[in-house]
Amino acid sequence: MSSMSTHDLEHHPVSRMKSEDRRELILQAATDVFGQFGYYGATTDQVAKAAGVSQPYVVRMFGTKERLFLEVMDRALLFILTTFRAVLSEGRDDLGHRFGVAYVDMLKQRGLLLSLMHSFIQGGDPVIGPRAREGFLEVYAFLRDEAGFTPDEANRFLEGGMLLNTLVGLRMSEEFETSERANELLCAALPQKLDVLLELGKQQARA
Amino acid sequence: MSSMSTHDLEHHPVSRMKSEDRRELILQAATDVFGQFGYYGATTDQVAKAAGVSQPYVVRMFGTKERLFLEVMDRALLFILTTFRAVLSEGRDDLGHRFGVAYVDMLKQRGLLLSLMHSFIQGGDPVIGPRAREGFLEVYAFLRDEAGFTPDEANRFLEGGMLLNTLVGLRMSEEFETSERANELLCAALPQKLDVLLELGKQQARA
DNA sequence: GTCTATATGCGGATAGAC
DNA sequence: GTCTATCCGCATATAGAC
Repeated sequence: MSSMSTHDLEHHPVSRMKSEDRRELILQAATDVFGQFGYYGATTDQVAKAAGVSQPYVVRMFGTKERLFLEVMDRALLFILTTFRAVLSEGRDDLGHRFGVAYVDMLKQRGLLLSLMHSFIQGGDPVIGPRAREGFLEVYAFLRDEAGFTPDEANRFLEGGMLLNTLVGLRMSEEFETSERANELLCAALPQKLDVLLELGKQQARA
Repeated sequence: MSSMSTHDLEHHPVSRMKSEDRRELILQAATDVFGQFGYYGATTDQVAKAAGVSQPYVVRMFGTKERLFLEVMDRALLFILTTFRAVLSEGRDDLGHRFGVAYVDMLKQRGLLLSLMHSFIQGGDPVIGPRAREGFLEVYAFLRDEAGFTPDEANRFLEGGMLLNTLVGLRMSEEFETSERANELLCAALPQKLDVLLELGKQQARA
C-alpha cells in the first residue's frame, strides 16, 4: 500500500500488469500452444513461456490446465460467432462465400481454429466433450437461425470448414511447392484466400 | 526347448501366442485407444490393458510409443485404400456415393478413422506430421488417379469425410435424441447410413 | 501480482527373470 | 514370448516469499 520500501522497484524480470491484461495475454498464448499440440500434448509450461510468465502463475490464474483449455474454447467460439455476426450485419448477399472468406481470415488468430478442432475430436472426454458439442451446435444454430441457411447449406459450409481445419492442422501448405498433388488439393479446397494460408504457413515454419 | 520342467505350464495369466498374432491384437487395441485419446492423450498402459498384455511388452514389441502410433497410422491407411480399391473393382457407377457408404462402414473398425484424424491435426510434429501429410495425399492421389475424380470431386469427397470424422470425434450421436439441432445436423450430414453411426455410438457409450 | 522452490504422481522405457 | 520390478524424467499443482 503506502509503504513502498526504498529499493525493490523492478525486482521482477517482467513488470506488473493488471490481472485482466495478463489474463488476455496468457489466453492468447494458450490458444496458440493448444492449437499446435492439443489439450494433452500442450504443457502449462509451454503456455507460460509463450506468455512470458512462470508456469505456476498460469496454473494459479486459471486453477487447472483443464479450465484454461475450456476458457480458450469459449473465447474461440465467441470470436467466431462475433466475426460471423459482423459479416452478417453487412448484408445478406452471397453469405456462404463471405463467411468462407471470414473463416479463412480467422487463421490469423494463431491456433484459434485448431484449438477448437482439437476439442472437437476430444468428444469422449467427460468435461471437454460436452462443451465441444455445445460449441459446435452453437455454430450450427447460428447458421440456421441467424444466417438463414437450410440444413444442406449449413452442412456444406461445415464440411468445407472441417476440411480447411484439417489441412491447416496437417500443415499441408508446407508441401505446396514440393508436391504437385498438394498444390492442386490446396487450390481446389480454398476457393480463394489461398494466400492467407500460405503466408501463415511460412510464419509458423519459422517459429 | 526340449526340457519342459514338471510344473510351470500355464504359469502366465495369458497364454503364449505367435508374435505376429499378438502384434495384430495390440495394433487393434492401439487403434482403438489412440482413436479415443489421440497420440499424446493415450498411454501405452491403456493400450496394454485393452490388448490384455503388460505395458512393457507393448513397448518392447514396437520400440517406442511413437513407432506404435506410426504403425497404427500405416495400417489404417492401408485399410482405407484397400477398401476403396475393392469398391472400385465392383464397378465405376455412382462412385462418390459408394465410397461414402464404404467410408461410413469403416467406423466399425474402432478408432481407425479417428486415429488418422488425430494424426492429421498433429501436422506440426516432426515425425508424425510428414507421414500424416503423405497419407492424406495418398488418399487424394487415389481419388484422382485410380478413381478418376476431378479435383473438385475429390475435394467434395474429402470435405464430407472430414466433417464425418469430426462429428464422430465429437460423439455428436450422443445428442441425437436430446437435441433437435444435433438430430437435424446428423441427418443432413449422413446421406444414409446414419444407423451405423448411432449403433456405434451406443456401443462406445457402454464401454 | 508474480516469482522460486518443491512435492507428487504418472508414464515411457529398461533390466532381467521365467 | 511375456512378465514383474523399477528407474527416471517430466508435468501439474501447491506453498510460500517478495
